[in-house]
Amino acid sequence: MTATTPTTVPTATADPTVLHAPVIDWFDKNARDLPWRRPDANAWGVMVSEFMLQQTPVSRVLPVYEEWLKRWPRPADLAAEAPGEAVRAWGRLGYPRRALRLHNAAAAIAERHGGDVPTDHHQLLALPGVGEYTAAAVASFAYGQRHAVLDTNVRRVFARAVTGTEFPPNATTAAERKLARMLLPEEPRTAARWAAATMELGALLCTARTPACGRCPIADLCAWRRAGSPAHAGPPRRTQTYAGTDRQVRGKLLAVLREATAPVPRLLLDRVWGDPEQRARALNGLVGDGLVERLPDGRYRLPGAG
DNA sequence: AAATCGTGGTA
DNA sequence: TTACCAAGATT
Repeated sequence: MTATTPTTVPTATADPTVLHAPVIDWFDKNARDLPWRRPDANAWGVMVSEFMLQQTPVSRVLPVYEEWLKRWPRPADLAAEAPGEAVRAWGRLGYPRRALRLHNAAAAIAERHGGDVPTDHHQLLALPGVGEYTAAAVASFAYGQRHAVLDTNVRRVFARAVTGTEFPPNATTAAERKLARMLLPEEPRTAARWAAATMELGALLCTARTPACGRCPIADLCAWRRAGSPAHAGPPRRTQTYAGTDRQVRGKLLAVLREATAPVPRLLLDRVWGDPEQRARALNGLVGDGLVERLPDGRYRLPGAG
């Protein structure tokens, strides 16, 4: 009579909770052994990993993460350093403003939260560099709380398994948030497990380019597969250009300053890019962002760092 | 709310 | 080789 009749073939669209057991079971057997998932990882470690993993692959984060926590095992340790040291230690992870924000977040934690990463979702959201995803991730992974964790992996898994499209919308929508909340298991620990499991599924099997449906634990429940794996129909996904942009120039300038052991003369920075106008714009932008400091003598360095 | 912000691996 | 893609946040 209705779609919920017991004889109906289960689909993730009709009853998304059928996904819970197979996905979590798959995660139990296939989860990567990542340092921020180990029992000795604390909330600070989880938070550091989340900052570094914003738009940066796991493989490149791993070595920097280890060094970072060895050097600054607690938020107060980082807060006590010059921000430029954080920028330097960030290395080539990209988007170096994250390093600055992590430093600022550590300072806020030291001042406002007694040195401990806050457990409250709202307090997490108030920290610099912590947005919707990161707040939910820290609350969930570090503290076992029940939050919808919507990253690019989870959004893609839900788009395929439940919605039946190859890719999610360009920007996170209210419908996606609602779906993620509906899918969240009731038990907080199970919800946290589910969050990590769906992310891992998206990262390892349900990938953007060539999903490994043959090994996917929910392939037979997947709405996208059931529809015949139709090609992406929506608006083209935004793609970023890089060559020739201010971003590239900023990267080159910052690379020089990261390697330098003393303040750098302007002439040395001028060599990284031909166009003087774009070069100046990039350098001024870095100074405005607080990533670079201009000394009274006209030389430049990472902020507060020798 | 669309644009901006790095970097390197991969198909 | 070029284009895509990677645990987003901010303005």
